[in-house]
Amino acid sequence: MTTIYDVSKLAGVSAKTVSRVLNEPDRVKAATREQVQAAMKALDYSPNASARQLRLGGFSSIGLLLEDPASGYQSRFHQALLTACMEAGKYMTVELFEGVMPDWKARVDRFLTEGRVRDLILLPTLCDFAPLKELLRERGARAVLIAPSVHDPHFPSVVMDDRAAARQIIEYLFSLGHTRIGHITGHPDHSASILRRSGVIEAYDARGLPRPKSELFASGDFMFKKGIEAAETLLSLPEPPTAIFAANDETAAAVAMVAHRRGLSIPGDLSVVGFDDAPIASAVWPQLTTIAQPYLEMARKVVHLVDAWDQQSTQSGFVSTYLTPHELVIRESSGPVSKA
Amino acid sequence: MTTIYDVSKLAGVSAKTVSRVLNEPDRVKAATREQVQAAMKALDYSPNASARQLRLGGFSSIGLLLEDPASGYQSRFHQALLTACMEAGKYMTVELFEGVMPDWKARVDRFLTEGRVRDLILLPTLCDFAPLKELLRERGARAVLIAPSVHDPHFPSVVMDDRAAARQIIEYLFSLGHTRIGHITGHPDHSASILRRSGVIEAYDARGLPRPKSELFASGDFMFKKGIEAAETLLSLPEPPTAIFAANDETAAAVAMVAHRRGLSIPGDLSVVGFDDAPIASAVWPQLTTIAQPYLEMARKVVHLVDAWDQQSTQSGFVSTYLTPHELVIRESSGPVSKA
DNA sequence: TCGCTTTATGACATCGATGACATTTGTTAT
DNA sequence: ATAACAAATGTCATCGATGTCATAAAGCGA
Repeated sequence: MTTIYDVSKLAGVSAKTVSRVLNEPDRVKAATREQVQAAMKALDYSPNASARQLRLGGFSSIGLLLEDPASGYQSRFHQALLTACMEAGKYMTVELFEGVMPDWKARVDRFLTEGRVRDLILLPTLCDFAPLKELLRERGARAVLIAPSVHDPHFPSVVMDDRAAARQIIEYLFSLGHTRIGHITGHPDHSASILRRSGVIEAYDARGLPRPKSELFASGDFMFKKGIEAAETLLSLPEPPTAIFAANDETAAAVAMVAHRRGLSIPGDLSVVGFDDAPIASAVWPQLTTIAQPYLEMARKVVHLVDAWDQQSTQSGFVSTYLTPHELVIRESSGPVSKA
Repeated sequence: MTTIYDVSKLAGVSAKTVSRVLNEPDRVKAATREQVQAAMKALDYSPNASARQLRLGGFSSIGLLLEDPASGYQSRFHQALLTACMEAGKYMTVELFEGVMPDWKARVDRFLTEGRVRDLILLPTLCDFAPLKELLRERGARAVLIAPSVHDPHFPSVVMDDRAAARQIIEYLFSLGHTRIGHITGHPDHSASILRRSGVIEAYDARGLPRPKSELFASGDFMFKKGIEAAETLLSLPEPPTAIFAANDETAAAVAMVAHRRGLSIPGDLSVVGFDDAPIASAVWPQLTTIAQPYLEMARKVVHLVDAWDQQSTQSGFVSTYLTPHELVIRESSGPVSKA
């Protein structure tokens, strides 16, 4: 790596002069400047960002650990966070954190050091991975959690009310006359799966209806493929449901695909609703009724929390959870139960 | 900002000891370690990444400028690059570059300095934005281009053969008996749009068929919404096509949706093929026949080029273009022309 | 040409953390 | 109890760039 000294030597000037050429070119005589520039070109010099920053005062990008960037949920947040960072004039460095790697500790360490990251953002399910959070505390790193399943007193978090949203969806289906409603759960490791499921039951309880039989709950994992199996299971029941609430949009899209294959019309024969308002929700046919999470709002809040942490660093021991609102988006995939 | 010295003072030890607690905790007596950790907690200390890196030797993350992270194409590359970076032990910092901002120069400058980035990756259409490339050269920044429309002698690039792939798709449709094939073009600013379109024509020429009438070319922009309009246009023709080749998968998904709405079966009444093998291609019904780009291969090559640049920095003036292979993926959305 | 102001350049300290080496403290074996 | 060695901690220099202040060179009026 060539340094400012190499350049200064070749150009026959002092390092400071090279620095001036870089930062305040007008303060250097034209002839000298050209010599220095020539030297820089010849050595393919580019300044060391760390040194510069050390001198000028620290900046640091926000780190994002992603488990599965292909998942609609994570990529949606990823985008929202990028936007929020841009608005706030911050930068984000992304690292893949693939679950059960034996060397995950070393990788996180390396990320904090070499990735020049101090503040981390954790999405589900990482935000519930206790050993990771412990490591971060040891390292003096900070983190903001998005949708953790339980509040952690050490880290601020931003959440939405999954249970209430799921309940709202079911109540909406009730209002369309559905009473036999299937639910495809999410990945068992996500607290959201449990919350959404319990929201379903809560809706039944609140209406004074008997809880749905267990056959109406099929297990999924938030992914398209598993969604297909789950949909097949539900639709093969002797008495299939008239509506299916999938734990996320990708799963709902799978349900729609299976329904089409079986010649069922949506929403005529089957109503399908998803959760997340992922891009896929408006790209499939018919477009999915779903719960829209305020991704951008949440992302902004997260970035803001990181900032706040920087400022009032003295006032420690004060972390909180922010609840953000959701919205039921009614599209084409849901309708009144057929009279047949 | 609290430094290691503040901590050392409060804990009553030397800075070096604090450093040890951080980096080799085992070499510090338990009692001391706890005192230091308490001090760190009390001061909400976190180490300065710049200083650490300066001392340890320079690392720098690779910068990625994204115009539209919501686009399937960009997000697909984004993911592939993340994976490739992980494999190579590098980090990636992402910045949104929203087209025509008046202050884009300042933002790029800031990205290079504060974002601690030296090497940049440019995707279409940024990789063809001449003023940006010029700025990068001035700043001594390096860049690798993905799928630029023309080779730039200053930057290495990685490309695929869009024209040949498009031709291959059309020849495949020919082989199924289609002769009346509609094409929805991509965004006019992307060279890929032009190449894919000319691949279509090339296929006709190669077969000695008359070139398709202009009514069979509808203009799109790679996005779902515009794809709907274009599909409506094509399918409303007095003599509609029996197959539609959309310039990307999102557009193809839109075609599928419109076809469903009109009661056309796929591939019975209409074959639909896309391009990119985006996630949506296998999430819609029926799953789309498409061209798979070797995203990961390309990403690996890009990261490797960045590395190579670091090593043989002396040997400048040597940049090249790498052509990567593509593959036709046949799924459910294409079939023989109906005998009607 | 001399003294004085500007302009151009250089020497040195500094940012915060860590490596190399020095020193102190603790432990074990005799 | 003491040499001998290991463990724990400290001192100082260093990474690369830039701010501060000092110095050298250039410009300029009389």
